[in-house]
Amino acid sequence: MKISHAARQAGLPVKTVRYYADIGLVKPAGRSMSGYREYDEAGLAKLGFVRRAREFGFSIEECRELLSLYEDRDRASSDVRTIASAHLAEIEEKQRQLAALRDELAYLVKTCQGNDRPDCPILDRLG
Amino acid sequence: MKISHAARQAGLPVKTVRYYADIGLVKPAGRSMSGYREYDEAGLAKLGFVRRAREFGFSIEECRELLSLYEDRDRASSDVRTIASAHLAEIEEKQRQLAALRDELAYLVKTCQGNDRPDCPILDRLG
DNA sequence: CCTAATCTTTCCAGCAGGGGGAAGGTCAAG
DNA sequence: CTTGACCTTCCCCCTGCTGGAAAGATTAGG
Repeated sequence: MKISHAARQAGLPVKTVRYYADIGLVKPAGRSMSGYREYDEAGLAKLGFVRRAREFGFSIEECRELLSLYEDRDRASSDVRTIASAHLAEIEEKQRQLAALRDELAYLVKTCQGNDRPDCPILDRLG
Repeated sequence: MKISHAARQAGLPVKTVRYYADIGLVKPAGRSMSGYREYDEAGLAKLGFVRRAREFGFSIEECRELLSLYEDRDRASSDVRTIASAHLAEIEEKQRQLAALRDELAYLVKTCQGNDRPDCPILDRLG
């Protein structure tokens, strides 16, 4: 299977699949005689796996770890859970920051009358 | 006032202040005879303004717009409100995505027993 | 006055996570 | 045989900085 087919099946741009090959995240099964990357079913599954993990916000390095656990039929589920829990904690921290930010900004937007007068609590708050 | 003093006062790294000067966001008032950047009180205020706006998650380009409004004593508060509202909408969209992500990931982590057996709903979900 | 430490400058390189596009090789259909 | 759709490598671009090297400026101490 050539790269565009694999990319389409996995739901990823061709550029991204090539990038994942370059950084050694998901390597093609081999190369054709003319140098084309060749993907098999296993590679396809890994590409899809990475796409979904990325959609979950896992970083490339986290994907690398998850992928090695995914391929290791003898791994313990606690290893996976550790990575996922850490990521979950990061997400929740980000949520807290975002919520605080939103509240403060929403207050400013609400307070600002948004008319043609120069008085503006938003700028007052920033300046 | 030389760059390290201005940076310290504004609460920014020197590198960042230099970067802001390079991209024309906050230019120094002038240069000393030996080529050192010189900042005055107005520049200091702008650096602090940008730092706070960045903490609010405004992009550099948004900061550029806010800064020009900040300097324009005749601007309408609605102009500022427009930028801030757009940014607020972005934040809220990000919050929704993050919440959905968190819920799904939290469910998986909760479901995963995290023992030494290979069964793992997290990997099942990704693979 | 000399020296060493601490500024400052410029430029170069790089991080994540790719995107865009050029220059050139390949392959199947008509 | 030609056309068009692939594929390859290559390098630059993005955001928002951060680090480092090399070289000049200033300042404190002896």
